[in-house]
Amino acid sequence: MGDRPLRADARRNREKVVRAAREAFAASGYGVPLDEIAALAGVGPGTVYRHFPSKEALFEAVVAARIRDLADDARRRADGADPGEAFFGFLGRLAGEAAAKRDMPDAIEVAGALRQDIFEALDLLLRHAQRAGAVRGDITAPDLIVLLKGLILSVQDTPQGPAGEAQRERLLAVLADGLRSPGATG
Amino acid sequence: MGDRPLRADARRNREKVVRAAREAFAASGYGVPLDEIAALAGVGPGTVYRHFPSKEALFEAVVAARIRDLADDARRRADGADPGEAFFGFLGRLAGEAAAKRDMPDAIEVAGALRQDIFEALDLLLRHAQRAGAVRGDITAPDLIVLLKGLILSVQDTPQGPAGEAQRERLLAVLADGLRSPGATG
DNA sequence: AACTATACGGAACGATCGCCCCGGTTAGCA
DNA sequence: TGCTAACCGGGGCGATCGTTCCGTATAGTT
Repeated sequence: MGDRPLRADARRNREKVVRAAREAFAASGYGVPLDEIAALAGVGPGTVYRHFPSKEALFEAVVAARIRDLADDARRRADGADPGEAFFGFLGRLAGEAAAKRDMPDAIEVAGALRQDIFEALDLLLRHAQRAGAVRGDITAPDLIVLLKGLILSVQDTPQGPAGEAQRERLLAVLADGLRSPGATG
Repeated sequence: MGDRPLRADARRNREKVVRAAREAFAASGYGVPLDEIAALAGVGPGTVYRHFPSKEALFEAVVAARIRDLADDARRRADGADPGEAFFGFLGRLAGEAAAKRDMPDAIEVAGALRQDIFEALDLLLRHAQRAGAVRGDITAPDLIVLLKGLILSVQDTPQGPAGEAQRERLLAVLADGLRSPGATG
């Protein structure tokens, strides 16, 4: 495609929009009005639409990097020496991230290539941990995804705002113990 | 207050509205347009507002009974002989109900006296099970509520619609095992 | 049957939000 | 410095949705 290089001000504005979107989505989830993002970026709504065809496209652009990071991390851990620790370590990271970023639940729903990517990475991580006997054998990757989504939502939708660190620790412990193979040591 | 008895047609319509709301909320969650509920009931939107001051009030009216039932069930089980079975049996019922009713997540958020009611019932159920050594001692009633909400959301927000019975069984097993005291028999 | 309080339906209002259009501005270049 | 293509801002459109208003219909009574 003929992507001519952007004019300097256009490039600057695009960057400002992405940065504002990252902040706004993380703070309030996908639901933030686009006008608010534009205002935070210090541009008009029209400018946002010059750079992204829709609000959803902007969200995907912002979230794609995070998802890719997550998947990469999962793959990296999966290659490590201790599959069990790799698995539960990843769970911990996910819980921590979810507590800080309010857009994680929506991020999981983002369709496209990312979906396949994260699925395969989780599948790998899970299988390794199961083969090593660290995780119960009866659950599947879709099960895991659903459980993680539940964990993410739990961690941030507490009646008094996001869960404190101590509570998050306990919730994570419950899920982790439930996923462990019966008889395996923690 | 001077609640004069309703006119016959008014009473009929109120009933139709409540029935339609029950169906619509269960099928699509709190998000269903009120006009849709009215259409399903075969009345105009104005009629709905004659009987309920707001959409939220209608939702509360519909959901209150279900919450009360749940709390009653929890209390009844808590008095039984086997606190462990009482606890885990309740979990199973909740999972089953959540799979069928799409408005469960919103229902949990309903404020007012019901909130206190269900909280106390769950607290009772949990404490008994903990005292009997069936459930790990480190979690609290707020933890449990958050976990249940996660379970409810997990059970119904699977990418391919509500979870199948087999998957629901597995998810429930993971949560239940995570909640069990270390070393307690299933 | 006539009368009136009560209730009904649905058009319309106001707010919200995603998205587009266009008159004005500016960057980049000669 | 002047020209033009690229870009910007923000007002505005159209859709959705909760809610209200009011002219009409009807239940209940005398």
